[in-house]
Amino acid sequence: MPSTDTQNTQSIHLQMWRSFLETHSTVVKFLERRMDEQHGLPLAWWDVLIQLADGPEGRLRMGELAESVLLTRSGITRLVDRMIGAGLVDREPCPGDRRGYYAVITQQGRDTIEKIGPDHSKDAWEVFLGHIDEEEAALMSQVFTRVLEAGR
Amino acid sequence: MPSTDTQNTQSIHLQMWRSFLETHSTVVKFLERRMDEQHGLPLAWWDVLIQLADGPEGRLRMGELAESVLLTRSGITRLVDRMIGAGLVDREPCPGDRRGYYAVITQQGRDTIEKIGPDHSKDAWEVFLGHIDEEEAALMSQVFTRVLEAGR
DNA sequence: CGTCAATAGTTGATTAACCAAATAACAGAA
DNA sequence: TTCTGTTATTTGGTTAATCAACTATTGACG
Repeated sequence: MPSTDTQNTQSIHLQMWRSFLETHSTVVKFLERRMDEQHGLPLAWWDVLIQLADGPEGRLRMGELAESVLLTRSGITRLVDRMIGAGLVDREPCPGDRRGYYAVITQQGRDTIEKIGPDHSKDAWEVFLGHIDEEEAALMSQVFTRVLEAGR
Repeated sequence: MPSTDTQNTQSIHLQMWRSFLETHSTVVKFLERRMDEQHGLPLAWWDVLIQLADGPEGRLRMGELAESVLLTRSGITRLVDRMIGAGLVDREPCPGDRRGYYAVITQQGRDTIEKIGPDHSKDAWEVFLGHIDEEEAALMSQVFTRVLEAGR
């Protein structure tokens, strides 16, 4: 009778882990598909635009941007290249550090945020956030933050 | 004072969303790196082995396997090809449906699970599960399940 | 029976990520 | 100044995923 305790604990965690993975996959794929269908934009581009718009003067060092969108430095170089090609972002040399560059959101990039924002929020709410109440969200946020803190 | 209510609700959800994404990325990358360093195995292979070992007689139709590891059918074809090359899996024609194939775990595949299992569990506990108590895990599991149900 | 839409799986082409190595510039010590 | 080690970013090569198109079967229905 005490022997099942560890078992149960583990299986609750295991079930959480599986549903966590499935939810992540489902939700992200849904948002990607919607973003592509409605606006022809990769979800990763949205992420970059948001991070840049949040940064001071709409700019971020390449390395900072890489971190905030969870890519490697080499990944961000190429992603920014593509977005420059589409006119959503500029690359500007960094005064005072000639090794560095800023990625800067363009006016067209800001217009894109304005245009897409409402749809994307609606989609995120529909597929994920809208099914979670405030208390639950707060608790989950706290748990995730704890996990992330522990890993530093 | 009532005007900030919606604001706060959204920002709690937004914060949860961001930490959810970051946690997923961090945890999965950690587990991938560990699995590769300690055993030279891609994390996706582990997933396949577990799903097959869980299936009746260690086998699953290609399509079922694809679903359970969150890949497309074409993705699973190639993943299974690689694992056959490594001797962890076999492909067997499906009696009664000549279109179909089973992926079947080999003895070497089962041995691999035995060998790797404990390390992987320890890693998963260390980076994620161990920071979450039982109640929290139960709640999160319930939330994720609700989200997944809503999307069907 | 024979036709035809649906299903199972694979293949070809493309895409975008990663790692490791290369380049360039900085910063502190000798 | 001149090394030396570190940091910022890009580039080359590889990997593995996706989508769309293809082949082979199946099964339902006229």
